[in-house]
Amino acid sequence: MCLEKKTVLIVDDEEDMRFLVSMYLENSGFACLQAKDGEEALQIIRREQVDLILLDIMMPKMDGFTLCARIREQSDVPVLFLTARGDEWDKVKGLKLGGDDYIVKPFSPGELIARIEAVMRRVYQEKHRNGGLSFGPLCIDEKGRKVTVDGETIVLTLKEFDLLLFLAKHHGQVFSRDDLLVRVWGYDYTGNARTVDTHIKTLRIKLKQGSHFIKTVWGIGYKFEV
Amino acid sequence: MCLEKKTVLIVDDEEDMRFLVSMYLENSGFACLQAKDGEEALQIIRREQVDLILLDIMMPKMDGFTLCARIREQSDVPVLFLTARGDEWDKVKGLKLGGDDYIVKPFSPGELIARIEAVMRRVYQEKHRNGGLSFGPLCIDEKGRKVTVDGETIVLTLKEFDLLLFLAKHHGQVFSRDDLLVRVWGYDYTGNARTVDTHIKTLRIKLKQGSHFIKTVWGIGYKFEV
DNA sequence: GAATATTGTGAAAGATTTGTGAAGTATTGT
DNA sequence: ACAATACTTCACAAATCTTTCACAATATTC
Repeated sequence: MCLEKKTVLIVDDEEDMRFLVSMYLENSGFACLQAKDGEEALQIIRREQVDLILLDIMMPKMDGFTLCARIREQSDVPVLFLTARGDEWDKVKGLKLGGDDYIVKPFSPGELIARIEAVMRRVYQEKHRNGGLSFGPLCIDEKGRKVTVDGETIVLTLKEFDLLLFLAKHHGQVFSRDDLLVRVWGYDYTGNARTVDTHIKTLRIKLKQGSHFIKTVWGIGYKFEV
Repeated sequence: MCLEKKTVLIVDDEEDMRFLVSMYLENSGFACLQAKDGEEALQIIRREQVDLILLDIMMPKMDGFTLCARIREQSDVPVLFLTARGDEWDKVKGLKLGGDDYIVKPFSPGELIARIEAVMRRVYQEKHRNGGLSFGPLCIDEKGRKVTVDGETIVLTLKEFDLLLFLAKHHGQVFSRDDLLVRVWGYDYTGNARTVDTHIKTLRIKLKQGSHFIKTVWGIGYKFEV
């Protein structure tokens, strides 16, 4: 539910920095993941649920701007930039990369936490309502395991519901079939990945007008897009 | 909702914490009682009317789990756990002690109030009618432990009634058989989950037209749906 | 535009879950 | 102690869901 620990991914090439920030955050009740470069970050985003990304702008290999753009291709997760000098922020703004906020180094622990919580609040506000998700005509009641489209109840099977719920909860993010098998079916599931296709198919049929949210990402997998 | 002040009992060994939470709540229109340990809490529950309990899990003497179990022996008052780390919730769930929700520390005042009000709404919504629940032809008189369908009295056994009452009170929500065993039979019940099926069966037979509210949710359990 | 890879789809086999009757166990009342 | 009632367990049939597979449709690459 909404009050689980939030997970923050820290992307920075300096190990000390990652470690320090990680300490701050964990003391404040966040779970932390770390990535030392863009590649690692992108992989983690695919595999794990990440609620916010702390992104250093200055990094070798792939810089923060580029990485943010790549992240945005597959996910709506909020991004908070870390920048060493204030003037770099102009670049961020100029490039309009969809970062949600920024912090200038060096920052105090309190400032960092406050910023993160502000972003979280802003982005996840809707989710905090009643545990139910709503996208246009499509409503998903998690506790009641009930789905409606234009007020009409749609009867879904166990896996159909779990799959839809997962995609909707992580809307904006692309998942491969294998990702979905792990996250929805369970890490120990060993079966044909095409099973996902079949469930997507029945979901699309059953959801009718609500099915347009489920997009095929050719060569990758599926995503729920608002 | 009714405009009486609701009373919240805060159970925490740290005085500062009790005081702080108490402030939040009183500013939001709740009346507060405080207990520093399990013994004190149990005494207060016996003496005073308490509408909700905020319970810290980590406490010396009697921990929150144990206390919740003791409370459940004598009262249905909703319990909201406070936990310092997210992973403790696994324990709560694992032990299935019948807490109604949980909050991870540190939490914002707004979050706390929202959670409390959500639980209050759910739990007390129905009670405020007149102590009885009514769904179409089906009436459930909690205090009199009497059920009627189309005015005709239906004789239910203890477990049948408790099961029906629990489902009806939490209508719209799906429960697994294990959830029901914990919440209706008690946290320390160790028996076959299929027992629930048998009681559902007899309920369906006895309730006749009133039985349509009880839905099977394939692969999960049962729910009461209006 | 042909070859290749990926996704959509219908149908059937396979697996799981639920409904149910009956038998066994526990509890209560006399 | 006995009977009556309630509760639990069990086994099997029935219902339902999940997975697989083959082939069609579509997108991408060369």
